[in-house]
Order: sequence, then structure tokens, then C-alpha cells
Amino acid sequence: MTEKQERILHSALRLFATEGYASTSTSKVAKTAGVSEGLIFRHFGNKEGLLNAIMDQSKEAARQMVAEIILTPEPKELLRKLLEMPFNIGKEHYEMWRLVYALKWQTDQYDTSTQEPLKVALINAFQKLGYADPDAETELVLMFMDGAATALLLHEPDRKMEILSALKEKYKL
Amino acid sequence: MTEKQERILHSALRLFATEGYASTSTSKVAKTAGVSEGLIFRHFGNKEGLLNAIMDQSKEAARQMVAEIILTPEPKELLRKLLEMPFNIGKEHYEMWRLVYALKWQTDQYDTSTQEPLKVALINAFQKLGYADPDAETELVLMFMDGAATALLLHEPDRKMEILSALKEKYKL
Amino acid sequence: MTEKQERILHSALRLFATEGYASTSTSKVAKTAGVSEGLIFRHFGNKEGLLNAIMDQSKEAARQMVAEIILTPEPKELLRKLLEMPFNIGKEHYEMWRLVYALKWQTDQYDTSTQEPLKVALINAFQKLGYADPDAETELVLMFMDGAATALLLHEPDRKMEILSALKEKYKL
Amino acid sequence: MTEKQERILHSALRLFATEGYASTSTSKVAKTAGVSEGLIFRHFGNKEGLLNAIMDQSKEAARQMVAEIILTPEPKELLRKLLEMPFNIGKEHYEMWRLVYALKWQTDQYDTSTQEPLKVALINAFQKLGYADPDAETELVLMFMDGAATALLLHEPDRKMEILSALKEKYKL
DNA sequence: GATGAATGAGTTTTCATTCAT
DNA sequence: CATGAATGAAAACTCATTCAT
Repeated sequence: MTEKQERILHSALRLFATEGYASTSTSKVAKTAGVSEGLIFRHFGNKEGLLNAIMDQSKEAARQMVAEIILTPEPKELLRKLLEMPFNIGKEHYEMWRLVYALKWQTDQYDTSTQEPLKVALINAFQKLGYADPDAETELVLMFMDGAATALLLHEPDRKMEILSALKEKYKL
Repeated sequence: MTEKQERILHSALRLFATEGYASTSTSKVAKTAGVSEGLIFRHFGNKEGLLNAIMDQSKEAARQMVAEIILTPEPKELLRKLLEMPFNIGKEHYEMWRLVYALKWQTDQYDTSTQEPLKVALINAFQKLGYADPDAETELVLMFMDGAATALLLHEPDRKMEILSALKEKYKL
Repeated sequence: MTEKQERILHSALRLFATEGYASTSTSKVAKTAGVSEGLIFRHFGNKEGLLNAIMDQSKEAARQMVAEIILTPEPKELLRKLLEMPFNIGKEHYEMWRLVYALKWQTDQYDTSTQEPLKVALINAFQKLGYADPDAETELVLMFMDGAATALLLHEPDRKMEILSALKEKYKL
Repeated sequence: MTEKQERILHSALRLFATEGYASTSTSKVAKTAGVSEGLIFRHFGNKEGLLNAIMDQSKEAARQMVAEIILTPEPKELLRKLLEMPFNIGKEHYEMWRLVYALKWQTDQYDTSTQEPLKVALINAFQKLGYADPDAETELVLMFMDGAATALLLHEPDRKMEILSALKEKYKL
């Protein structure tokens, strides 16, 4: 991966995340990255290839975050780590997550494969904790995480920590 | 509103919701609606005018749903109605909500005005119910509603009702 | 077919025939026809669609010329008409034939369907005239016609009529 | 001539012959030849230089074939050799001839210099054989050769030998 | 009100060519 | 000699918008 390739990837991530994939022209990406437009196509084939390259990186990052949580042996700890996750999105990952969330709504871009292992681990945790319906409880937690991530990505509410506390309380954490 | 105007609005809603606003050409809208392309511009001025017309309808529908809930005097009942809302999105409103949710991610389309009265009512309800931090609790509920709506709009999970039950339990409903 | 459509078709035929299909840009076609470039795509879908529209016209013209010859009852007369055909390409059809002949060499543009009825008629004629191998004789004539057309389209030789006479003699016409 | 140079020349010949000069990108030539794109320009200057290198080889080959025929003293034998030529194009020369014939139709690529000595020899032969109009007869033969080559390069007809016989008969060979 | 031909500016993509290594 | 990253100009194509009818 040359330096210019990385510059393209970086500019594209930023622009796609903030202005939308369809609304961002490759010419704008090139200009922002300070490279010729042709270079985008030489390296990534076409605009979609550029998006895929970004999404591959993003999925890899997501997989790593999930992996770390899943390996937590203690169920309460696992749950806690998970619930805290959306509240801890760092600046460096902000745009990546914005893009991932925005693209969900594009017909052909919804992919659940990353979530699967997380589901399994959560069901297991809720079972250990004696919940009546671990499956439903898992779906509920994942739904909430989606909502929290959405809120935090779109409008950084004040009093984040209080909200997190109120949430943890629901699971007696 | 003539019949052709409605056909345009309907086709545009469907296409914008499923394929995205930026990715949908006015020519495709016209073709799907079975009208000439020029007619769109005669009636709605430009592409954005068409979107605004749709969003106005949507906001009006949302306002009505929220109004009904807000007027509920009993706090537990209000909470229950609210939590059930995303689980009761009917087929006829599916595309409208999909569009509203997808557009959130477009830089210039995020609008919180509809949510404000709901927030007020919710804070009030949580106060009456003796919650320690009604503000935080309100944010939490709204976040969850977002997550639930997202999940239900994107991939209709099975066991919707069990998930709803697990949720209600959290609020002792 | 609007006037601008015809202007496009006409300019494209001229340019494709003289400079080659691949070497002629749609922008040049548009400029020559005095229309906007977009119009080409609106009417013909893409560059290949434009070529197909031209070729359809050409095939129709070719079919008509062949039809007239085929219907000749007298075999000698049929043969004569056929051999004279390449020598009688009028100015108004010159470009069309140039394009047809040039495109033969493009991998995916070789089409023999127009020739088939001609073959049948020729075989029949040679049979009536008592030739030993009408099939081979037919192929020979068609080959020659190709050669003659090529020569006449590429470099208008002098003494056309003498050449034609020499040819007719071979078939005692 | 290094091995890579030959690989480039060979790939270019094949691609130019089958897909056309204008439609073949230098990048495709490089890929097919298994060399870097830059190498083409180092060796041949530009795309046209590559074509010229190929055409030079081709013309040389053509010159040799023609030379051998021209030197035949006996006019009937000369004629026979000539007529047989297109029927004897070997696999190893197939693409070369296809390219030569296809390029004829390109405005700036028509070159008759190779044919000149052949014309002279043919006129002489027909004179010796007592033909009434040796010039016209020569043009006729050359036209036919063109047609035969075209047919044989584009669609290898069956019964080649019968066609050749029918042809020889016309010249009492 | 409604059509559809036409435009022009912009978008994606291709490609011959250059150049540092 | 050879590579492959990089460029810039031009190509194909899209699309919101206008306008005569």
C-alpha cells in the first residue's frame, strides 16, 4: 500500500461518511487526497472498488473489537464491555462507524456476518446469568447498541455517562 | 393533488427509501410513476422539492403518532404505547419510515423538531414514576426506540413479541 | 425519428465509415451533427446502440438490393446484375458500404444472414446454366464480389468498365 | 531483439488483428505479453511505433512471398502460384494477414507499394498469354485475390480446393 | 396540465504516456 | 533493461433541468 493509496482511502472514508457515497464524486476524492483522479481507478478499479476497500478495512476493525469482547469469560464483564462500546468510539474511528451505519440503509450493503459471533457469545452470557429468554434478550441488547451508536454518531448527546449508567442499571451492572 | 402528482410522490417515496435519494434519478421516478419527466419539475420545482414534499407528509404522519401518545395521561400507559410503537409499523408506513431513517445520515437532513415534544412528555412521565434521572432515562428510551426501529426496518427479526416483552419488563410494564 | 436523430445517424455513418468506429468519439459525432452529446445517449442508449441503429438501416438497404436481384428469373441476367452490383455503388451509398465492409473485421460484427438468400439463388442459377460444381462456383462469385467491392470502396480504380467486361467474359455474359 | 520485445510484438499482433488497433489498449498488450506497460514505450516509442514495427515485419514477409512469385519465368505457372497464394495462408501467418487486411480500412494505413511489382509482373504475364486487355485482367485478378483472402481470413469456407479448381479453370490452368 | 426532445454541466472511466527507482 | 506508480487529457455516459408544443 503506497502513501497515495492510503491518502485516497482516507479522503474517501471521510467524504463518504460525511456526504454520502453516492453524493461524493471521485473527482472530489482525488482533489481532497491530492492525487490524480485516474489513480483511484488504477488502484481500486472503480468507485465501488474503492468503497469495498474501505469497508474491508472497517469490517476488519469491527471484527477485532468484537473478538476482544467475545473472549471475556465473565458474563457480566462481557455485557458491560459491550454496552460501553458505542460510548467509547474514539475520534479516529468516528468516520468509519458513520460510514458503516449510513451504508446499512443502502439496499445491497447490509451484512450481518460480523454480528453473528457476537450473538452467540451474548446468548451464552445471558444463559449463564439465568435470564428467562436469552435469545430475545440478546436481540434487545443489539438493538439498543444500534440505537446508542446511531445517537452518538449523529448528535453526541450531553450527559453520555448518565445515560450509560441508567442503561447498566437495567442489567444490574 | 392530482392523481399523477400522487403517483409521482408514491414512486419517489418507494425509490428514495430503497435505493437512496442521491442514487435515484428523476428519470427513474418518472418512469416508475408512468409520467413524463417534465411533470416532476412542473409540480415540485426540482428534485429537492420532491423530497421535501415527501418529507412534509412523513413529518405530518409522525407528528400525529407522537401527538396521540403524548396525550396519554397515565405515565405507565404512555411508556407502554411508546415502546410498542416501532413494533407496530404497518406495511403502509414501512417505506416512509425507511426513508426518514435513511435520510438521518445525510448531512443536511437531520431534524429533531418532531422529537422535542416527545422528550418533554417522557421526562414528565419518568418524573412521575419516580426515576432518579428522568433526563437520562428519556435519552435511553429514545435511543432504544431508534435501535428497535432500525432493526425492524432493516431485517424484521423473528420473535418480535418476545423481544418487546423483554423490553417492557425493564420498565416493569 | 426527429430531425436531430437523423442528423446524428448521418454524421455517425460518415465518421464511422471514414475514421473507424473505435476511433470516432461520440463528442465528435455530436459536434458534427450539431447537437449536444447527451442527445446521442438519450436516443441510442450508448455508442454501440448508435452503431446498431446504423447497421440496421444498412442491412435493410442491403436486403432490398439483394431481393431485387434474387427475383430475376433468367439465370444469365441474374448473374449479370449481381456482378455489376459492386460497380454501381452510388455516392449516396458509398459510406454505408464502407462501414459495412470495415466492420466485417471487427470480431463481433460479422453477419452472414443477409448473404444466405443470395447464395441459394446463385446455386440455383449455376445449376440451370449447367456448371459442374454450382456450390464452388457460387462461393467464387461471392468472393470476387467482395474483392471488387473492397477495391472500389478503397481506391476507385480507373478503367472500371474494362475490368467489368473482363469479368463478364469469364461467365460468357 | 530481446525475448520481451518479441513477446510484445507477438501479443500486439494477435490483439490488433482480432480486436482492432484502436480498440486494443497498450495496457492489454502489456498484460498479454507479461511485461510492464512502460516497456512498450521504451522499445517502440509509442503505440503507433508498435504498430509500425509489426507492419514492417508484415510487409517484409509479403515482399518475400511476392518476390518468389514474380521471379517465376513461365506465365501460366506464375498465375497459378498467385491464385493459390490466398488458399495457402498458414496458421503462422494468419494473424499477420488479418491485421494487414483490417488496417486497409483505416484512413491513413492504405499502402499500395507492395502491390506495384506484382502488377507489373502480372501485366507482363497476361501479355505473353495473349489476353486482350492485360491491364484490366490484372486488376481483376488482384481484386479476386483480395476477395479470396477476405473470405478465407474471415470464415474459412469448406470446399476450399473445389473453389480453387473452379477459379483455375477460368484461366485454363 | 402534460409531454418528451433537448441541453450542458458534471460524473465515472479509460488510456497513452512519463518518470523515479 | 525493466518495473509499476502516477498523470492528464479525453472518452463514454448520466442526469437535473428547460422549453416548445
